[in-house]
Amino acid sequence: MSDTTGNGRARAGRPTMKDVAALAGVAIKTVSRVMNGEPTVAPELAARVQDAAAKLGYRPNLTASSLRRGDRRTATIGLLIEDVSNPFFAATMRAVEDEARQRGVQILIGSVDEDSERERELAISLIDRGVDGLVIVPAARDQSYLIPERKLGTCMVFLDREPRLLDADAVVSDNRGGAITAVEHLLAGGHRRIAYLGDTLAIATAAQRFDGYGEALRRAGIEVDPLIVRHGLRSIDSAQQASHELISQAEPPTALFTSQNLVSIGAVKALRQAGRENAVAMVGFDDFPLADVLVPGVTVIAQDAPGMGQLAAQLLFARLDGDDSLPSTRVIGTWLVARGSGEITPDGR
Amino acid sequence: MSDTTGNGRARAGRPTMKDVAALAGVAIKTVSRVMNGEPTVAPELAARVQDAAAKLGYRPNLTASSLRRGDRRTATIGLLIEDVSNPFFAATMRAVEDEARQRGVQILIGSVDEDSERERELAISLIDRGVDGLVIVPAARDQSYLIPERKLGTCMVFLDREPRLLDADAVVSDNRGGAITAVEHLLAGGHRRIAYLGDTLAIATAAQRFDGYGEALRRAGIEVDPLIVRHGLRSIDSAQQASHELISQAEPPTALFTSQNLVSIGAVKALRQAGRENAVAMVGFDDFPLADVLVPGVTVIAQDAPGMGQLAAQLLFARLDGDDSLPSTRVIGTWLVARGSGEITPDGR
DNA sequence: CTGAAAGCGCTTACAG
DNA sequence: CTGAAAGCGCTTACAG
Repeated sequence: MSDTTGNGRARAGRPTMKDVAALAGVAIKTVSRVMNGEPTVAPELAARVQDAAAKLGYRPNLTASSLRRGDRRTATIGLLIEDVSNPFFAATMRAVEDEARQRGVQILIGSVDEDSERERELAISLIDRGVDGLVIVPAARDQSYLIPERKLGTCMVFLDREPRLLDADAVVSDNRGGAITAVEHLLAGGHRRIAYLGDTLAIATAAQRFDGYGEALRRAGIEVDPLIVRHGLRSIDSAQQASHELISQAEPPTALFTSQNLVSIGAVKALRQAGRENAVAMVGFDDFPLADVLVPGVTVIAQDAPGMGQLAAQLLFARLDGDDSLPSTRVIGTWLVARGSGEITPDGR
Repeated sequence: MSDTTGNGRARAGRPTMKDVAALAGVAIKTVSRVMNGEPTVAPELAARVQDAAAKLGYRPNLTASSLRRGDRRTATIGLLIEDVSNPFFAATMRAVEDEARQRGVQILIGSVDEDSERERELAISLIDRGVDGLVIVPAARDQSYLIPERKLGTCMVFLDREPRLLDADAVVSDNRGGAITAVEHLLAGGHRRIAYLGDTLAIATAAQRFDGYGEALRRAGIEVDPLIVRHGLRSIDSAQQASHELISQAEPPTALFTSQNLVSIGAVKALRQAGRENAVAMVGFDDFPLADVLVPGVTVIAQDAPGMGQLAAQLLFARLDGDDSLPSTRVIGTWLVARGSGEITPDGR
């Protein structure tokens, strides 16, 4: 089976089309036809080729065929997300995978960890490996570095956040609208002093959620008080610490709006530790596992993570199938899930 | 830039070595040398090549180089896990990714969903895409289908469960030992009637944990009572239902041992719903997020998910680097994390 | 319907 | 130190 290399040394490699062709007594082009299911092969020959392939355990080399093929497709896409162990991204990832599987497409993944440099490295690395397209949760300040790649034909769809300085499809949540809903829910419960705890404003989703927070307060005629606003919270621990400080201050808030699931969990821990979980109201952006089992249940703005992942994948495959309409951003609705924590009134009943 | 194909049609493709060579006025072999960092190129020539490459935005085609190269490496590995949205597997996945990144290796992933057929399809599909090796959480009854692939040189390491009918490296938890620890902890608290709730016994880890359960009871001189043993629990809902039934029966258990995180969560929900969370003890196998925030905190047997993923990846890369020692199974220790639920006594105090 | 030749982008194995 | 030729495994673009 292709048993010699140029220097005559024996090579114990996989069987190739050449080996199958030799065993079946046909040209390799005929083997190629059979493997690709072309119907113009005489049944008798096709059977002989199938037998030979089965006998040798032959498997087509996708790398080689993609290299020679006109479309250069590898049936592989790349998926760059913030962190695979965040439940929101795990759910979107799973949805992308399911959509890809239906098309026989495999997924290369990478965790970007909110690191611009890593986003670039991973994106380029996946493109170098020949992915047909990319689904990206962007972290870098802008995505202009992908302009040449886009021109060269790599399809890409952005997930959770829109790209900057690059015109491409995106699927995002209604972050501003969801935040307004959250804060108006607390306002309707009688709260006037509502704290904001969120991730760094450099992340577009955090900025939009903070914007919604401010907008809801403005509509209610309340000014944003910087004393009860905390940005830059990136972990459960930092959120717990910040929540602890907020509820310990002179004029503490009667309610918290947390803009992300890790921040919500940190806030829950801080309230619990202070014994204030039934006294201070709280609404979190993004649902998380067990939010319904905690006491009180955590009221959240839920996002359609699987739906977003599925749509992003569908848009990508549409582009790969030749869709050349103008790029657009799809905004996916969010909804309030009331479970108790968001329905605590200002007097702590 | 390679602007004509055989038939003379213009092709708007990526620049190739040929284009760089033409622009720099050298042979493509010289471009190849520069791109691969071979030191034997005259500095002046190397600089000219670098300039030309930068000007054209040239990126080496990894697919093509891997095809021609002797080792055939693609700097890609495959990772097949049960489900990316399970926190245990998400954590192992992240550890494998981190280990791979250090080596410039990318990861192709697939969720097997405990489906034999899917395991086979995915494994073969990834091998066809030329992965250098595989990390697999096996679901199929046996892995003999991989014997030919192993002979042809694909390296593989099994994670969480040992392979069957295939001799290969594996990294697993001390499932039996952990289960014994869990049940002995409950026995030490005075429990004599301890229920078992677990996944299907077809999954090796579930079988081993059930075995440990039986062993701990045997040592204490207690017989396993089939009335308080439930297998085949695969979801939060089914575990909740089973837990509900167990604690509602004539002679209910005073403690539960749940063999997996989804089962533990279902049990927590059932106990909560019945208002029995402070009356019935519970120890779960495998830690999960927020287990410490629930009331009572959920006592668990913790596994070193990141450590297991890291070790599996390290073993795989060692094999890829030529390690040809005999395959072995590494058993990783587990430990008890007492948080309250496991310390409830039989009289419900 | 079948096959011999050329080539995808790169590296190997030479020769100079 | 540099390059022309051959070839990785496959498909394209022909001719029969």
